[in-house]
Amino acid sequence: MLKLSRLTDYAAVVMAQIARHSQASHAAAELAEAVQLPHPTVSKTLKMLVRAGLLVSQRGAQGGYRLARPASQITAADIIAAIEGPVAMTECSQAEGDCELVATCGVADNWQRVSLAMRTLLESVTLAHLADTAPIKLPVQLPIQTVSLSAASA
Amino acid sequence: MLKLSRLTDYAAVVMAQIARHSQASHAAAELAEAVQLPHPTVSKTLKMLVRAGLLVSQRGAQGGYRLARPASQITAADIIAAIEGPVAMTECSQAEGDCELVATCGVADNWQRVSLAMRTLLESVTLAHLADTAPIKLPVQLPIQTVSLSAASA
DNA sequence: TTATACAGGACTAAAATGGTACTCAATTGA
DNA sequence: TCAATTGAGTACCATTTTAGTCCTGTATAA
Repeated sequence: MLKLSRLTDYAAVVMAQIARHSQASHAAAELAEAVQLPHPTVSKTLKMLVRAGLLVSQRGAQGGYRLARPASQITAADIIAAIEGPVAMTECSQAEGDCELVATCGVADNWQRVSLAMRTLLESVTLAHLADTAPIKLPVQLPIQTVSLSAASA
Repeated sequence: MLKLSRLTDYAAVVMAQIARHSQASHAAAELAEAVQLPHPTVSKTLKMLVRAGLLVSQRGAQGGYRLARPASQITAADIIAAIEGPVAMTECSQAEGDCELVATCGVADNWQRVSLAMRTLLESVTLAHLADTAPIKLPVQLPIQTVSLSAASA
């Protein structure tokens, strides 16, 4: 499925909610109510986002969470990385990847290129895009190029 | 992480191995040996690939597995779908997605567009690309566009 | 000083994943 | 027709990951 974890999904929704009212501080309880998700879970998600530097928190009465920087400077890749760790399709696409099968694998190089393209894609989508109701236009026709162009006709 | 499952990874490696010698039939044991993975697991993976129509199998002596169609007509998305099901980043990106939070979610539309772009990317990468040692060139600079450019300043 | 609200960690339940084993079915060829 | 080979199907178990909850501590504002 190549699916996001549910918590990552929550994180995106909550971040978007905050982004739409970025002036105010938002308490965890208020956000949980707004997005209709269990309070403790939202709270946990928020804490992870703070640790990743995407949100800043303020304790005490009238406290809550705010964006650490403008929504246009927070990317989908940031949000995913905050919850799941760095975006990487395979073990060997990671910085500290240690796949002992690289020798017999034979596909590592090109998988890593695909992985990089996915990461780039996710880095090009910002929280401002996600929070906006206006549809974003992503290139549906990606011009993939190979050294042997014959394969592209598939 | 947005990671592929280990079995999907195996599937790609095994498919590439077969693609490199697409004339012959390959027994499960032979493939397991070639890619240095446990036989039963490779066998399981192969069966999934047959069920998905990417491989054809031949029982009996001298039997084994062969590609169901040319490597240039099998995509990375096909392989992933064979093991993990259709590529979709979120619940609501699926055909039969039934997320009851769509109303309060607010990011569904644009997540789906991102999901589509990822799928398109994976559909543009073929097994021929993966099996080849020649590096594929994927667009690292994706021109993302929004309808309301003001959102970029948020 | 008190109510509010985040921080951190421990804990548990549930689900997905990965791996194994066993039995059945089909094909080949002696 | 029988035996060897090889895939098919299914059931099962162990491990890991994920999701969710709870509790205690700490900072802040009024």
